Amino acid sequence: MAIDNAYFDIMEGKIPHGKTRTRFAPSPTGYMHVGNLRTALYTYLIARHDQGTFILRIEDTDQGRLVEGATDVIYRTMEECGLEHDEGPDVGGPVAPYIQSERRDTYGKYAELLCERGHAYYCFCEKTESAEDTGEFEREENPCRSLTLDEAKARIAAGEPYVIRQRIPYEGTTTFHDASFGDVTVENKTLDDQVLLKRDGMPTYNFANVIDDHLMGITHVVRGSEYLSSAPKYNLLYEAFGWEVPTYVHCSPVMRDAQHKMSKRNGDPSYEDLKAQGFLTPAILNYVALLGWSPRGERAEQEFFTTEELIECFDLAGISKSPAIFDIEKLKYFNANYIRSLSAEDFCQVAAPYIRQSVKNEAYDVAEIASLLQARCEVLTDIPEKVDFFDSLPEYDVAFYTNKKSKTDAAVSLDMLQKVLPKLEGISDWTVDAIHDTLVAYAEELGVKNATLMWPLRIAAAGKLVTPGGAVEICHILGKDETIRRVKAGIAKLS
RNA sequence: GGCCCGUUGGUCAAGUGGUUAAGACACGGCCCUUUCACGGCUGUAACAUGGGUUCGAAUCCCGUACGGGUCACCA
Repeated sequence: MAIDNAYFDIMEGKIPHGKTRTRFAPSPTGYMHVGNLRTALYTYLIARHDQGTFILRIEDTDQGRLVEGATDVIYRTMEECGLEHDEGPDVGGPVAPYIQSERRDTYGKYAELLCERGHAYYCFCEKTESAEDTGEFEREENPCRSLTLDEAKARIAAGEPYVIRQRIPYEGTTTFHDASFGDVTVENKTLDDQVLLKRDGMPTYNFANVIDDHLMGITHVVRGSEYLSSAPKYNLLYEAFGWEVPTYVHCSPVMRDAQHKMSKRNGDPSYEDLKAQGFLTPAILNYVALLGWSPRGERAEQEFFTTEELIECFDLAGISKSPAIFDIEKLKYFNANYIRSLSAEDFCQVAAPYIRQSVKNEAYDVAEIASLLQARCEVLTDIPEKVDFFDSLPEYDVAFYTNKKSKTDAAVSLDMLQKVLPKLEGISDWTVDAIHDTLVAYAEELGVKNATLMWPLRIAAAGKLVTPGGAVEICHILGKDETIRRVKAGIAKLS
């Protein structure tokens, strides 16, 4: 059976030449962790920066690890983040299919071609289960390595199960180039004859990647640095096929602390978890972009980026080689900024559900409450706890009335509340301005600091030491009747 | 353990042979102020380590330490 290389180059003519094509190739584990999201972002940015093509490919060659509905998490996350792919399982494309399990027939042919050419061999050895039990036999000792093609084919014909292994040279060194790590050279003798095609006919990750990346015309391979050590074997594979090696971009991991990667197992947040914790998508994206990449030149000072700006200035040179620790505090800073930069209407829209979690009373204006909150929350989930006093006045300590800076204590507060009550009752037009002007004028009339009057009133109205907004704003939202009721309650409490 | 990679303040980081070693987060102080925020100003704090090379090293070379990755029919 003569195998013609041209026969395999089926992608010829299907995709444009010389155009950047990148791919995000997750395994469907049902969980999009922060590192994954960052890889997806960088991959997307590289493609868009070059007006290239961004592809989504699902790597599900491990049949034992399939997770139901896992791809949905990927689609949903990518869509919410605006990382729109041009080709993929759901939208199709010129080099479909984009799910590896649907391409299984393709890989075998290429593995066989390699066997024909002597760069791989059929192996009938027993499976070595795990890293613990490495089997520890050296490549030289693997008897299958010296089998002739005919001998091997005879055994296959006899129904023996087999895998196909890459035949790595004993001698020499292999060098590969990475866009951020530079040239890395290893001695071939330190490489092992890795399995290309598994017993079940599925390719291993390492093999499927090379085949698919070539067939799909991928120009930039962005992935985690855990693949750095297997990269030399890729070069050998590309060489064996006579294919052009793509640009590798290995990214160091996003860490939870100095020694642990972020992981689901440790309970570290995924993209969806962060959303649930009240973080905004653009803030997450902005922060994640800067975790392991930083802009050069004039933009070196810039820290807030829209996706469009990232597309414009993202470059491989800015990618960091060392791992970065995920700092939730800094994410909060970004989030707080994004929250503040929202229009009042937009903020109200995202905040409303959180406000209504504790403010059930429809009489209280959500938009007005939202306006107080916008500069005061870092994450949306801060909200319910901040506005819980509107629906019902909490039990509070009289000691709240004592404050040094505003020169108040229980006695002063009682006096202030008693005096201000009729003034409040006298306000016919219950607007923020009217309340404000009345109170400020009254403080002046009494010859006290604004704070001396405002502090007790705010405590009486809210029953909390810390509130979003001052006495005026809170009284306005509560309405005249409720304000007066609460002031009276305060007087009673202090008497 | 072998091989590969990394190491600038607590954190993210700029820096590519000559800088008072940026900037941001966090933290402290001050101002503003009707609490808390917001905003403004300001302060503490770093080149892992030892040798070279050089007139001069955070930057180049070698060693050491520490950390990570990998050595699966997982990705």
